[in-house]
Amino acid sequence: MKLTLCKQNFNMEVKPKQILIADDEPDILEIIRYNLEKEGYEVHTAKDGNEAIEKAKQLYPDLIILDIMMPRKTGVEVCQILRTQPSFQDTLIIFLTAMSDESSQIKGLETGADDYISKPISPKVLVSRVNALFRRVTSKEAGKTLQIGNIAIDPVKFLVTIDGNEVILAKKEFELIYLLASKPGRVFLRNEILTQVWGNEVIVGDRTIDVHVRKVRQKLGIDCITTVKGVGYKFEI
Amino acid sequence: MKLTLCKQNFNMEVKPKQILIADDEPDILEIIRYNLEKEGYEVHTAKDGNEAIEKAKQLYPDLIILDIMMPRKTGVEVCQILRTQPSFQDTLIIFLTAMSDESSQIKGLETGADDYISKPISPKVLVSRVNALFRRVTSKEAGKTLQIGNIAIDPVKFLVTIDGNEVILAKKEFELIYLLASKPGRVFLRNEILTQVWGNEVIVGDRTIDVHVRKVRQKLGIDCITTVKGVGYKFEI
DNA sequence: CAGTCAGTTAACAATTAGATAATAATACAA
DNA sequence: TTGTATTATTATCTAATTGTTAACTGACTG
Repeated sequence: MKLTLCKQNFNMEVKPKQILIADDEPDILEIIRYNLEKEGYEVHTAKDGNEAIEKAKQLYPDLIILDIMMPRKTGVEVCQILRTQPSFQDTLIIFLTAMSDESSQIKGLETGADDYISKPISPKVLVSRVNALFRRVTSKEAGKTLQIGNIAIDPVKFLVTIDGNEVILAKKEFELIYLLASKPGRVFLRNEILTQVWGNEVIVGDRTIDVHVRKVRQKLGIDCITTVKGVGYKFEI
Repeated sequence: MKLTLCKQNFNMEVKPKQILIADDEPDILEIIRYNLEKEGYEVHTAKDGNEAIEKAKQLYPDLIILDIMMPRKTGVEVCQILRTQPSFQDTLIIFLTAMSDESSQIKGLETGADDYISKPISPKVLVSRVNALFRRVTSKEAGKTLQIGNIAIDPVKFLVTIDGNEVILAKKEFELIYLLASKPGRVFLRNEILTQVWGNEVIVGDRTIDVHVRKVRQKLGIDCITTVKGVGYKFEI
């Protein structure tokens, strides 16, 4: 019997969730990395606060795990700084606290963290918390058909429908419109679009985004992507 | 392939905090500089009181660290002088006191300093104090929508709304109105606007601000930017 | 009445995105 | 495997927008 490996190209490729971990202890970094990679996540690391900020801006990860006690900016500081930016308003953030130091936990949650985990870290707890967090968010957001006005964007069927008329987009085109439409009105920086749609290791030229935007506009026929010169693009009906 | 690095310097990108240090001892200056730069701050220095004032007006740093005992105006004097100006009302100021000279400390805090550090300086203490100070402030400032009267300024959507009517501004125009509106009523000196919107290394002509102000006024239709002759501009409804 | 300062306007320069075509990469079917 | 169709990327060129400067004007001040 011949088994054909079925790569579902038609369905949106399930990209592994990107996680950025920042901790100054290499051991902890490795434990976390090992356990999360085993779960299928893509893990990046930073060894202090500044590197965390830098890598966050570069990667736009789905989740950031921050140790509170870190050199060159504490986790709380990193969180605050990132949260001031629109691009990181919805990024998940988990704090690692040294002990069950309540005051840090409280401060952390006030600062805008989504969860905290206290050291010493139990891999089981870590993984289940991370999964839970993604489940909470993913269940709401991802895989769902976006419906904005008369436009429906269905990532399961990989189909955009306008007033019932189906429009077929190529993969990149679809991913692009799906990203923009996921937060209508919100401006996505070109950088952000690049890492979200193209991935953070891919380097493509300046005009690549434009061309794709153009194709989407052309295929959809209606003007739902607005250019914000010098900044980025946004979805608007 | 030509890759143009796209610099998007609205609040989308995290600008490093600017710190100005004033002390007459070059060694101390260098120790502090070294430690703060390691933390990711951008450091400028002055070697006496007058230079401190001069550079402060030039750079509008986020934090100023002043040695109390300095030639050509003590730290306390510098602080007092700066505090009289609206532009430095919200600037963080830390004093360096020679010994745990209580009277200086008290005088310092009375004068309007936000913290003081006693010499000899422990790099650890210094850094943590500086971080703590920023932590206190940063959390308040987040990149949120400003709502003043019937005007909403939304950096996420990159949009100004007046009574529900959307007004589209160019990048610089938006940055300008966002700065002014961030503290309604407060006068921003032309210099200050320049460093905040254009950055302190960029040099532009005298009329550049006027022209931008004019365009904003024109586009908004209402008169919400008031000129304070010989001083600067302020946002007022 | 000279001097300063901002408002206005138009011209220009620089930046940025749109359009198009050509090429490269990939998928898919025969 | 090969050929074909589709999709993705790049290279140019162009159009448009945005940013800056310069020159002139009027208002206000001492």
